[in-house]
Amino acid sequence: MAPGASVKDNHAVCEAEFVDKRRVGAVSKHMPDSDSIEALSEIFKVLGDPTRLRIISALSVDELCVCDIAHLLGASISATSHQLRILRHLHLVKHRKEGKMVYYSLDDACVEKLLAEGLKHIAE
Amino acid sequence: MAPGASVKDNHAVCEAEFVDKRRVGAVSKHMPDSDSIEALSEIFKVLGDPTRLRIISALSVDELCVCDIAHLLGASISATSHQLRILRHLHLVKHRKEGKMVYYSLDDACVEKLLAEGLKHIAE
DNA sequence: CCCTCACTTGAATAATTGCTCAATTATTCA
DNA sequence: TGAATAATTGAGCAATTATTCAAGTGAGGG
Repeated sequence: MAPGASVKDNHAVCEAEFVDKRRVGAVSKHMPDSDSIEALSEIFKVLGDPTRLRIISALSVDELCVCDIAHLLGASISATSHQLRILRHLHLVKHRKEGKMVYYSLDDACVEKLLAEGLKHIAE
Repeated sequence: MAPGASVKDNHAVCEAEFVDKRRVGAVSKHMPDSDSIEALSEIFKVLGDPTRLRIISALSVDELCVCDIAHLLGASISATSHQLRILRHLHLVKHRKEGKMVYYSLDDACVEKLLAEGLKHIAE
């Protein structure tokens, strides 16, 4: 067996050697660290659901109570609340209580930029 | 959704009336249409996976063969190829064949902007 | 020609996710 | 206080998804 290549892998993993070590090294240096990737993917994942995206784009216009959000989505109050909890947990939305009602609004201007950037992509 | 809001829901849906009709109407007008939301959420969903995000951020530095990408991720060739197919399908990456090897690169500059915008959000 | 290598693809599996339903909290009003 | 309303929460379920495994394709090399 090749000197550098242990390859005890059941699956051939491309001879266990980088095809272009220098290039891979350079790429590796320029990549965000693992934590950033993880955090970033979490945000994208949260935005990667039509229901949540609708909530975000609605709240980017004005604050709304849970009830109105649910109507706007055509979803149940419960489903809406569940999604709002997820958005709240990631600090994308904040809530304000007024009597029996809870008003939600965006907590982060960055999200609007992401939406705008994404819509530009769609427009192509 | 119908402006009249039929709401024959079994679950009490906030008295079947908008709490603030005028506000909801205004919000509704400013929201992207359903197709845009769907398309946009699909892009975010694809970016919402650490493996794919790593691939994208690697390819934003330089083109790479499947083998090197897999190494960079610490993933199997197969898993990598599967994810590349998804990215290819959404036209986020393109591929170029050279002998036995296949080189992948970004197909869409917009994605880099999305990544950059997202990283700004993380930085907070 | 056969064999190997780089990669693709399909099926199976385990984990995740978004929804509904039911119960619960919190607030208002009679 | 007790009934009603707005919203939250947890359990359970169906659908989706990321990975692995195994088989298959296609380009070179001996």
